[in-house]
Amino acid sequence: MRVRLEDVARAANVSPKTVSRVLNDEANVTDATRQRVRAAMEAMDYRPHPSARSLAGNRSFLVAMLYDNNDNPASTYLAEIQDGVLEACDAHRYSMMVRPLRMRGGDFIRRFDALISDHHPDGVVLTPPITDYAPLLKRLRESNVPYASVSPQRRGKVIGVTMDEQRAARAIVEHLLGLGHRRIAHVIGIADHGASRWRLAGYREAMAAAGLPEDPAMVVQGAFTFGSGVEAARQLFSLAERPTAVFAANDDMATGVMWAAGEYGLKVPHDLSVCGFDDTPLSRQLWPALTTIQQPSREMGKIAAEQLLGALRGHGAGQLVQVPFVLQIRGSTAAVP
Amino acid sequence: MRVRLEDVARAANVSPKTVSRVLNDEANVTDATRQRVRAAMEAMDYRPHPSARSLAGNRSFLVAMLYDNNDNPASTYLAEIQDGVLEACDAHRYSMMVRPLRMRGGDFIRRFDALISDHHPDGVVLTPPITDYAPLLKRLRESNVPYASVSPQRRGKVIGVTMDEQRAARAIVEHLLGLGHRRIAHVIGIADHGASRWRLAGYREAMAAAGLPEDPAMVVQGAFTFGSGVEAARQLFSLAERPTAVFAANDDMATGVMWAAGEYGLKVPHDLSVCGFDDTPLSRQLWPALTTIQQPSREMGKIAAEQLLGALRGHGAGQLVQVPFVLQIRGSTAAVP
DNA sequence: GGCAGAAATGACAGCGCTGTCAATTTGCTC
DNA sequence: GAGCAAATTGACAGCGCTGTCATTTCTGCC
Repeated sequence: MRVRLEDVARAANVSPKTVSRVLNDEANVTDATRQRVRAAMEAMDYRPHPSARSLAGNRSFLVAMLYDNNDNPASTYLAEIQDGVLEACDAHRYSMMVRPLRMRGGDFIRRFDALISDHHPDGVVLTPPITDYAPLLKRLRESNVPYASVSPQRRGKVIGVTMDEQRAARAIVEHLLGLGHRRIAHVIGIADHGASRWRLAGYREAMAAAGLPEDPAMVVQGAFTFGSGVEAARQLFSLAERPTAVFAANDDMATGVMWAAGEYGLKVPHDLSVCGFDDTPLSRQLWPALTTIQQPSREMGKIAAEQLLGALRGHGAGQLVQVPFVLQIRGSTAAVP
Repeated sequence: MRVRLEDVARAANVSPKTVSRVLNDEANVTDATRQRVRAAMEAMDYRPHPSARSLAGNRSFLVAMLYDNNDNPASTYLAEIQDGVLEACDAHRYSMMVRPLRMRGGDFIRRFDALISDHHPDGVVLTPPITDYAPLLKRLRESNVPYASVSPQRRGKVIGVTMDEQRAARAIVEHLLGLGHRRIAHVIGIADHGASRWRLAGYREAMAAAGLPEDPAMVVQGAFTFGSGVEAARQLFSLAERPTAVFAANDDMATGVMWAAGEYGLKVPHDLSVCGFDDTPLSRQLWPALTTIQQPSREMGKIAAEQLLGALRGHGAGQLVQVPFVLQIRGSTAAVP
C-alpha cells in the first residue's frame, strides 16, 4: 500500500542505502544512478516516512517557531512571520511547529526544555521580543540547538534577518522634515523591545541632523496598541504647542493617533500629518491611508528560516541578512500648512 | 544519555511492553503495576520518543490545523483559535501543525493529499471558511482522516464547536431595539461565510420580531475589513434618512463605521449607536469602547481540538459543542436621542 | 597492464517503540 | 483444592529508515 524506500530501491535496481543517499542529497552517487533513483521515486510518488527518517537518522526535520504570547507584538505581524517560516520549511521538506512561550512566569526555561525533549526540533526560529532574552539564548547554546532570529537586538554572531529600522525611522522623519514640519512628535512602543529603541533612535537622529533640539514633551510612551496611540495623542494634543506631525512607532498606534485627531477636530493630513511603521493591512484601509514603512515580515520569516535550514544542512554557517525597507508615502502626510 | 522506555521497564521491574501499556493508558494493567511504572517514569523524567512511537504504532500524534489564507478572516481570530488548538494538543501530548491551504487555485486537493502523505496527521481541525468546502470534506472522508470543525455551516454529523451566532446577532439587535432604535442598519460580512449569513439572519429575525419591515437600504454589503466598514457607513450616512444605529457583522467593520461617523461629524453614541461582533482586543481600545458579542475564539479552538482528540483516543465519537456568547455592552451604544 | 587510492555501492544492524500472540497469574465456582 | 475462564504480563519481531563499515568499481599513473 504505502511505497517504501525499499520498493524504490528494487525498482531502480540499487540498494536501499543508495536510495537513502539520493533522498538526502549525499555525495558519492554517480549522476546516472542518482537520476535513475530520482526517476523511480517520481514514478512511484515515493514519500519518505518522516518518523522513520527521524528515528534512524536522529534528526527530526522539525523547526520550532518560538514567540512570546504575553507581550506579543501585533498578532498580524507574527502571523506573517509564521507564514514565511512555513513557506521556507515546506520548500525544504521540514515541518514547523509553533510554540508560545510566556516569558513572564518562572517556568519559562522548563517549558523550553520540555519542548526540546518532547519534540527534538532540529532548530528554532526566534521572534521579537524573545530574540534577546538572555536566559533563553544561554539555554539554546547549552542544549546545542541551532537557532535563527528575526530582528534580534544584539548583532553578535547571530544568524537570521534584520531590517535597518533605525535608518527606516530616520527616513520617515526626514520625509516629514522635507514637508516642512518642525514640531514632530514620536510615540514610542513597548520600552524594551528592539523595535522601539531603533525607531526612537532613528527619530532622534533625523531631528538632530536637522538641527532641531529635542523637546521632551514631543516624545510620548506608548505600547504598540491602538489604545495607547489614542492616549499618547491626547497627551500631545493637550499641549499648548501641538505637534504638526506625529510619527508613531507602529501602525496600530498611528491609527490611534488619527482617531484621537478626529476627537480634537484635527483633519489629517491638513492639520496634522501622521505616520506609522510596519505597513499592516490596516494602514491601507484607513482614510486617509497611512504613510508608513513597509517591513516585509513574511519575507523576513522566510529568510530567517532559510538561514537556519541552510546551517542545518551544512550549507555554510548562515548569516544575518539585512532586508531593505520601503517608505510608503500615502495620504496621511502633507506639507505643513 | 536519553532515558528510554526500556530503562523505565528495568527500573520498574516489568517488561517494556507493560511500560508501553501504561504510557498509552491501555487496559489490563493492575493498579499497583501502573503506579510503580508511573513512579519510575516520573523519577527518571522519561519522555517517549515521538518518532519511535509513531513508527511502531502507526500513528503520528499530530493534529493539523487547516486554514484558508486567501480569504482569511481577521488574522487575530485565527491566531486565537490556533492558540486554543495548541493548548488542547499540548495537554494531550499531541503536536500541532498549521497548514495554510489556498482554496482558490486548482491544486487545493493535491496540496491536501501531500499534507496527508508527508505528515500523516492523525486528525485535522478545520477553521472558517474551509469548514464547508465540499471537495475538501469529501477528500477527508475518502482518506479516512478524522476532523473537527470550528463554526461549520452544515451541522450534519460533524464534530467540533459552534456558537449560536444567529441568536447572538438577534440579541445585539434586540439590545438596540431596547434602547429605542428603529432605523437600525446592518453591514454584512463576506457573502458566503457562515458568519455573515447567521449574523444577517439574526438581524432580520430581531427586526421582524419587533414588527419592523425590512428596509433594503439599511442592509449594506461589507467584507469583514475596516475599509469595507468605512465604505458601507459612507453609503448609509449619505441616505436621506440615516440609521440611528449600525450593527456591523464584525468589530473591524464596526470600527470602520465609527471612523466614518467621525468624518460625517456624527458623535458615537450620541448621534449614532454602533455595535460589532467578535470582541477583538481592538473593540476595548476604541473610544467609546464597542458594544459587541464576545465570541470565545480561543476556547472554541480548544474545544474543537478536544473533541477531535477525544474521538482519536476512542473516548466516544465526539460532539458538536455549542458555546455560549456574551453580549458585551459598552459605550458605543446608547438610547436613541 | 597492473597498481594504489578514491569513489561508489551495498550488507547489516539497530534507532525506540508497539502489535501480536503466547505464557503466566489471578479469581471464581463447585 | 481442582478446574476453568479472564486478567495480566512478557517475548519477540518489525515499523521504515540511516549509520557504519565492508566490498566493489572506477581513475589516473607508471
